[in-house]
Amino acid sequence: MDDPVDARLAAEVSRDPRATLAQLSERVGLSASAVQARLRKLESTGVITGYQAILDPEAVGKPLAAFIEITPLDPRQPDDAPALLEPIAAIEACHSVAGDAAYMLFVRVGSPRELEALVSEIRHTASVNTRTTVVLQTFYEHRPMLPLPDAGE
Amino acid sequence: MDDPVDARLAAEVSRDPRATLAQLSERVGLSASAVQARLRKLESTGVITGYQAILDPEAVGKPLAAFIEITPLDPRQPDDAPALLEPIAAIEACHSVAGDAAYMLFVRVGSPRELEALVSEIRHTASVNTRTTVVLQTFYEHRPMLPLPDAGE
DNA sequence: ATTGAAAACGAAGCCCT
DNA sequence: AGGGCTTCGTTTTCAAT
Repeated sequence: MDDPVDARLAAEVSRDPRATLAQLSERVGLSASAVQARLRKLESTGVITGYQAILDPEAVGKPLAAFIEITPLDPRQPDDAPALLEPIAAIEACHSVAGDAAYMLFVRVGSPRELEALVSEIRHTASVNTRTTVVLQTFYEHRPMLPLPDAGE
Repeated sequence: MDDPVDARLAAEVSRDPRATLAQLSERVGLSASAVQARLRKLESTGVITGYQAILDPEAVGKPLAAFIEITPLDPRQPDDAPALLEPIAAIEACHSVAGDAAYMLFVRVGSPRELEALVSEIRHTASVNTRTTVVLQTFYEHRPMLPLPDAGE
């Protein structure tokens, strides 16, 4: 994905995935058909991997978020923590990281009580120690990955 | 948002925001118009805060992600780090957290060299110390906030 | 570009509370 | 009455020629 028009298109669609082809065609300066073809290509080549509606965590009953770093109890054991934890729906993201811990999770729950239960579940499901950092306030998240090529005109 | 149909609708649309009203109407068991009305309401009441296409970080030139914890150098200074850092596009999320650090950022860049520059920019823009945890591999992220009410019937 | 199909939108009427 | 659902007709958007 090096074409500047593709980059622009990806930036536009990542901000507003429900825009019509006509709207996108205005913004990138191509015909709707051309935009459509490029979009399909971006999807099929895996540049666009999916679409998502962003929900207000409080409104859907998940006001509490936290980062949980996890470290295997026994470094000798085979380590498939990500796979073991994958069924737990409260886990929104799972990365392996460089640093003190082996993995970093991002989780959302409804209450401190639920967080306690979740941490406990993670510990005994994956045989790990945990270090939890509670989110007090989210200033912003889900910001677009690509900058909009500055809007001249 | 306590209505079970709204919950179902929010779950469906968060997974597949480009579904048509007709498709959604099948899944929630209402007419397309009713679905449309409820969707508009979910949007206007702020339950649905936006839509996003998910891009492959590698494909768009941001293969390197990291968590950056930041701590103000001088606890006495007024602390508006989130506002100061907001213009930096590489920062995808900014949370205040309980724990050693004051804030947790999630960032994406193209290279270690860029990460170095970013950390430096963050430090001197917000007058903070930083602790960077590099992401080695992402197993999953962007997982839906709401479980799909199990498909009975 | 054009055209047929499909989706979205808005209006009017119905049912249930 | 009021709110929400359905159905229907119109307009806009989509997708393939």
